[in-house]
Amino acid sequence: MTDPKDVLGGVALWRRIADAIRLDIIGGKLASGDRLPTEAVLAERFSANRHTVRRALAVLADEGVVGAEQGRGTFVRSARRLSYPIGKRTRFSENLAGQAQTLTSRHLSDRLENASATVAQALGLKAGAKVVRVEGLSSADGRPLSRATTWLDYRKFPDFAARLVALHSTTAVFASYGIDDYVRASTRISARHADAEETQLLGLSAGAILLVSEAINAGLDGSPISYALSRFPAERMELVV
Amino acid sequence: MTDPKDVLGGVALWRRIADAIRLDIIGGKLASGDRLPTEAVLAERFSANRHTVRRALAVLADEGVVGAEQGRGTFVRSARRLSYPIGKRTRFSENLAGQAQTLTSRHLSDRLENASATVAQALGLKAGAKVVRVEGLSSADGRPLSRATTWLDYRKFPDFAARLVALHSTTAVFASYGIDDYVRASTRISARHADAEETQLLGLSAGAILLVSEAINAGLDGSPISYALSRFPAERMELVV
DNA sequence: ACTAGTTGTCTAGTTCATTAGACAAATTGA
DNA sequence: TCAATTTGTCTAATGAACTAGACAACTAGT
Repeated sequence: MTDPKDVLGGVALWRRIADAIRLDIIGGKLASGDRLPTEAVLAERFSANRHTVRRALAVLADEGVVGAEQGRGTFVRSARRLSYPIGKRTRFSENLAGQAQTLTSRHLSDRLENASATVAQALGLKAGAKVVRVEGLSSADGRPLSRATTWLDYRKFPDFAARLVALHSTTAVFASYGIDDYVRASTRISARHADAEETQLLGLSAGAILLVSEAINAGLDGSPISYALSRFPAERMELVV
Repeated sequence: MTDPKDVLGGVALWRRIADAIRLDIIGGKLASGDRLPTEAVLAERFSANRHTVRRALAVLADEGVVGAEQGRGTFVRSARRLSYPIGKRTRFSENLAGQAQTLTSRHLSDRLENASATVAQALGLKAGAKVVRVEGLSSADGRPLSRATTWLDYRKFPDFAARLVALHSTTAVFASYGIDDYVRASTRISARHADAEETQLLGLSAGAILLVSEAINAGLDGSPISYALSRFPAERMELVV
């Protein structure tokens, strides 16, 4: 039938069930080590077939969130979503210190381009002005946590990318340009589904949800320094204001 | 086959295409009145069949975002996502003033309950303490924008719900308790898929994405006043810090 | 009037998602 | 050891999602 009016659906039931259970775990309703309700009970709760529930559980098991043990039940393995504080002074590594053992930032690529209207406005430039664009990927304990694209004014930071590769820290690179301090001027937050590239780089399942943050960092005088578009997997991160 | 390893998928292609196009429109890549690429071009861009693209466009047409005209093409009808500023002083109605013509808040229900661990911690109470729970729905220009659940200490605000029904404004109710000013103490932001009830109340299609904000309002002395869990449709709202 | 380009509709076939039922395999406690 | 409970595996059937191709209907420009 597939009516034009059938606007419902589009997200498979097994995925919605997996999302709901993951949410219960992350939200604290189920603690690490707890036994989940049996497959039969879950099937009834979600008005689904046991096989559909099993598929959802298989996905969660694959993510390491739960583990099934034949004859015993299915148990919560890990949990916890990392928190990323957003404030005046937002520094990736400092923010997550203490929440994870190892933090790594990988430089993916960089290039010169002409600023789009959006980028130009964010950086206070004219549309078409030369800007440096840097693509990066950050991980905690081996799990990708953020896919970020950063734009900077080429006139102010001509070799930003090269210095970033050498220094491995945004803060350090800014310091090398004589900028010892900077603040988060504005942050816009939205959410959407991940696209193919993001899915792959962040190691997500297709259809995963991303928190998208568009941030402008500015010097202490208020002049824009960088415009960053960061994408966080909603299942691993939350933003704290 | 449906391997256990096949963790991919779960979100229908037509929905991902619809989300992507909507994002282009909201993000400004396509302005109101612009003609979309032809169905054939879109099909190639998304590596999908033309029929699948047509289904995505049908959904967007149903939402009023685009409109197809036989022989001419498909055109952008409306656009724009509302911005919800999050700051020290966060007042729903003030924040959205100027972005919409009419703002309405609907009281859905209220009840007394014993605080869960989460709520108790947020409000600085002991788990199990009596709290007032209020369910509400806010709309702008007739479109639902936020589904909120608010918890308050019963000892401090025993008849909060009744006053809210009478006064129609959270700020006014707090004022009636002698609280003339309060600030946003913390906000945690995450994202997930909408559940059945949220889908229905917010007038969304199943599988839509919500921005979830958990906010604690506090008096000027820092003592918690209310704990609110608000859910915004990501396709209609963005949060600005 | 004609042509090229675009959306609208129809048929058909394949793969994925979901339901249904049955039984095996492992665990736990009586 | 036995019975109850739970997860693991298999087969089968139905409907939704997606692909494929063909052609009709409409628009705009020549």
